[in-house]
Order: sequence, then structure tokens, then C-alpha cells
Amino acid sequence: MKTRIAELRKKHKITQEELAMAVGVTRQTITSIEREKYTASLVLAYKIAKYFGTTIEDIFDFSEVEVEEIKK
Amino acid sequence: MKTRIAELRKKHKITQEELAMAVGVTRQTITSIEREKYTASLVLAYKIAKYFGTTIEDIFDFSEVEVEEIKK
DNA sequence: ATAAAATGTCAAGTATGCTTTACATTTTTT
DNA sequence: AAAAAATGTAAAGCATACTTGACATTTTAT
Repeated sequence: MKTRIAELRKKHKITQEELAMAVGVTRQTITSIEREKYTASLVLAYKIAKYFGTTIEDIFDFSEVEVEEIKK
Repeated sequence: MKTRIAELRKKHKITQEELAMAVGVTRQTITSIEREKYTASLVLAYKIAKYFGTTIEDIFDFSEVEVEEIKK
């Protein structure tokens, strides 16, 4: 899954290590998520979003996720 | 993790089975998430949120998640 | 140009998010 | 009250999200 993590890190001039420490994971986890090796868990996604002061949907790209909506 | 899934299901009068089918998981997965047996994955959380026409943060309760914020 | 820092990669191991199957229990409908 | 529908539970298995350790490669600083 594409994310805006690397972009936000560069904008704020922080390393993967610094972000990793702030959100409680290893630097390799941040690398893997940025490189789309795997998708962040819900809790980690939230922590990253809050760290950058925004929402999960603003950082993680769900455009390829197909969704149904409830009928009213 | 607490969620508002059961509440929204009741409000809209749909069963766990119906929600499960709509978001592409088994009925037992919905049960497990409602009963807090485990936390939904990011993609599933998004699908459920979109199904009910709202945001992840509105359905899943992150109040117990500790977060750091970037220093400006 | 060299050294240091940051990032990428790999592999093995652990934990968690799901699936499947089956039955129990509760709730709703008849 | 009985039957049907909905939900709860358990266990085993699979896939994925992470951790750890180590080294390679790239980027940045000197």
C-alpha cells in the first residue's frame, strides 16, 4: 500500500529511526511500510497519523481498495 | 479495541453476516472484532468505515493508544 | 575524496489477523 | 412454546505484520 510517510518525513526532516522510535516500532518496520513490503497495522497507522498531526486516510492510500456502501 | 460496529449494525438493522459479506470477511471475523478478540487490519477497518459512510477514527476507539506528536 | 549517517535488503523467528469447521447459546420469529 | 435465525465460542491452520541481527548500498556531511 502506498503511503505519504516518506514525503512527510522529508518535509519535517526526520529520519526513519526517529519516526520509528516515536511510534514504537523498529526502523526496519518503517522501511518496510515505506517500501510497501507490508501494510501497517491499524494501531500503528493511527500512531503515525497522529504523530504527523493528520488522519489515517490522509497518509495511507486506499484508492485501490474496493468498498461497498450500505443502502439507506 | 472497542468499536462502534455493533452499534452501527443495530442502527441500520443488519446482521453480522451481511456486514461480513459486504466487507469481504467471514461472519466470525466480524464477531471477533466486535467482541474485541482481535483488532481489524487497516484495510478491513477502512472497508467497514466506508461501508457505514464514515471514517476509521469514528468507528474504532483509539483513546487507549498513546501517541507522540512531532515537534514543530 | 573519505567518513559518517541513513536507508535498503535478507532471513529467521514471533505475534497477530483471518479462515474454516463445528457446535453452543442467545435472540428473534412463528 | 417451538423453531429459526443470529451470535458466541473454540481450535487448528494459514498469511501477514512485526522484531532482531547483520550486512549492503546510497546519501549526506566533512
